[in-house]
Amino acid sequence: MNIKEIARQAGVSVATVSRVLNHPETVAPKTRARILALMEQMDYKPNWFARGLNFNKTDTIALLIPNIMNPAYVEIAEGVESVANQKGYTVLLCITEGEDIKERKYIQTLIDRHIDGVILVSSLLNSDELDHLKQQGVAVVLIGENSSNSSEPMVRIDCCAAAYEAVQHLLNCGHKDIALVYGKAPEMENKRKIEGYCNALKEAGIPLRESYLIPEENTIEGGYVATRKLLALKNRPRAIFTTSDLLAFGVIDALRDAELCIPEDVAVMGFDNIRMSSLMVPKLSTVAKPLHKMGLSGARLLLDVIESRRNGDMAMKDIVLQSKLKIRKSCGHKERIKEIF
Amino acid sequence: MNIKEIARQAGVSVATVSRVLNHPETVAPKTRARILALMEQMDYKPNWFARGLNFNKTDTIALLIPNIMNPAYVEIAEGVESVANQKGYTVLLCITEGEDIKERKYIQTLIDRHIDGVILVSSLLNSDELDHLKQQGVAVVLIGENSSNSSEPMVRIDCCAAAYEAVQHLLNCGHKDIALVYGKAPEMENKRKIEGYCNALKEAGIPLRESYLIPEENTIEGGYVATRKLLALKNRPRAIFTTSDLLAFGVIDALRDAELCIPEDVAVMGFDNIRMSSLMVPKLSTVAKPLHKMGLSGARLLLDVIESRRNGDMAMKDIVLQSKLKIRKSCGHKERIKEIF
DNA sequence: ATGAAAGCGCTAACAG
DNA sequence: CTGTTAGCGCTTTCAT
Repeated sequence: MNIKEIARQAGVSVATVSRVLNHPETVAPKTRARILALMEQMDYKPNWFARGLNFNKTDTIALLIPNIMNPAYVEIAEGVESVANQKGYTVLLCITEGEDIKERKYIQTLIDRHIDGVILVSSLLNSDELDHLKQQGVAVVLIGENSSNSSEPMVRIDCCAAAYEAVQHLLNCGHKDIALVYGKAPEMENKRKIEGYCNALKEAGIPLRESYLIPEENTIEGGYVATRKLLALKNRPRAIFTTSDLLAFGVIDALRDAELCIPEDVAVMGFDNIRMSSLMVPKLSTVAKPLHKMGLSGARLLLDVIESRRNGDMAMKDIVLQSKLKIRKSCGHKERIKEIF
Repeated sequence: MNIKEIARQAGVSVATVSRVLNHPETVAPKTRARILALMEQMDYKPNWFARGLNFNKTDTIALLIPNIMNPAYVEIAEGVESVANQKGYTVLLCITEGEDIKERKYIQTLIDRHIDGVILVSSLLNSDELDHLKQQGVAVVLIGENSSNSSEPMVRIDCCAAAYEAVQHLLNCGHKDIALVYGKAPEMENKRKIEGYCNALKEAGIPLRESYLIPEENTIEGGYVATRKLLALKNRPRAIFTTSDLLAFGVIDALRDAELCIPEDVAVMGFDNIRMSSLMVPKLSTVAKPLHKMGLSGARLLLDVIESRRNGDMAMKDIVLQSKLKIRKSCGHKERIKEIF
């Protein structure tokens, strides 16, 4: 069923049919109604590819995230989905596995398909690649701190400051031997968190110990493995800060397997505040990242860019959302007052 | 950069350029090499829409899942992604929220875009709608038991038998007052699990109690709320079986909040065996569903169908995978021997 | 082995 | 208000 057939049956030209599709107001109400009815009846849908050939809009955006097994990314995705759907956009979810090769491959596919825009979470692309994307007519928004120093619209939190605050809390609890278990993927956010950790220690006059810095895969298993390494040390740490809740879960699991008490023997602090973190025993202290909100903002920002592109002007924004330290049981706090949850 | 431009620069006709793209063997090695080089150099990519207009293949499949916050679905998605990517297919991930309206809307979008095939997880579509899909040239595979009695290729487990076995284990542990907290979405799998629960009780000669059957949203929060209701009962249950681990997490949380011991006061049994279930305290007994494998099989099946379509013959398969009872701490077992984990 | 030309389904001048 | 027609970029007979 194509436009020609509709035109024939309606006794008009294809142009008229095309018009009721794209500029309904320019066609006589009577004919319009007739054609509309016919379309309905014939269950006619304009051919996607033919449209694409003429227009340059697909009403589709893509969301690239490193990993779908990490609820933190999924929460962002939820936010993006909800505003995109509401605005009539279809969203393509692409899993990069945190590999730049895969990310680039997806980008190419997306360019080929004339996607309207793309939201990159923890992207590994550099400024040149981002520019290339834009030159191809694809709007870009970054979520999470990015390695490129490009000036794309972006929504993020200050990971360095957040990590600093978290470690400082650990210090305030009286801990000195604080290890860091961090995601080994080359995401910028990891680096910023490490930075925050180092800053806090330095300020407290505590020397950095190489053996306390454990890079691992950003998974539960990674946290488990990292902890085994830490426990094998002569000077076991008395507190462990991780760059994600997932890692923290693994840490807790390993600690329990070693029959250590949390937080008495070892305190644990996570990062993200995913839903499960408050179901852990003990409840996990963590840095609350406004994940859902980051998704919402990112999507809105992207749609703004896509729109403004048409009007010729581009808005450049850098939205920095607030994180918040969530003090729960796992870190051994002195001031119970702070316990919100 | 289009085919015409390449043709011009190579000093050949567009037909020849098109040939090196689609039937390389039919063009002289020398010219072919020259054109190929030129394409490379010009970074030429054939226009997706123009191709789509001529071909009827997009090398794209879609995966429809109810919810992305439930790791059970995500694990399936991982399986699908891995085989699809490996075979050179792009996969569109669509979140239906367990709403038939959204599911239909996605289906329409997918048909419009001439997707090659679609994998439906816990679909709410009926046979007619599935037929419609196929008539539009979209291959279909179902994952999870489906409400339609259509004969689509399908991969699933026997939820009824699995639930039966789980409840029977609870009975064997000496429990009589066993409540059921189930997902209220109209998925067929939920119904089958309820069936299994009822069968087990009936066989044990235990009458069904209306008040022990709690439908709730399939989330942690749902499990929590359901448990509050159960605890408000005069005859509190001594065991709770849930249709998902997520629900079970909520149950456990509520039980702990009520300062009840698991499994001494109340035993808990989940369904799915998602990664987090073994991190709960106490570790969650559950029905291990081969989620990842279901994804793999589903994707392979779909690609088979897509291929065989071209050869004109269609293979119809119904793959039933094995589930396995995972006895851990939360259900209060007698025979510790069975504890695998 | 290669080219000319028709056509995929739709849109948008341009002309009435 | 509506019809005619020339593309959009690519594939594919049909010739040569």
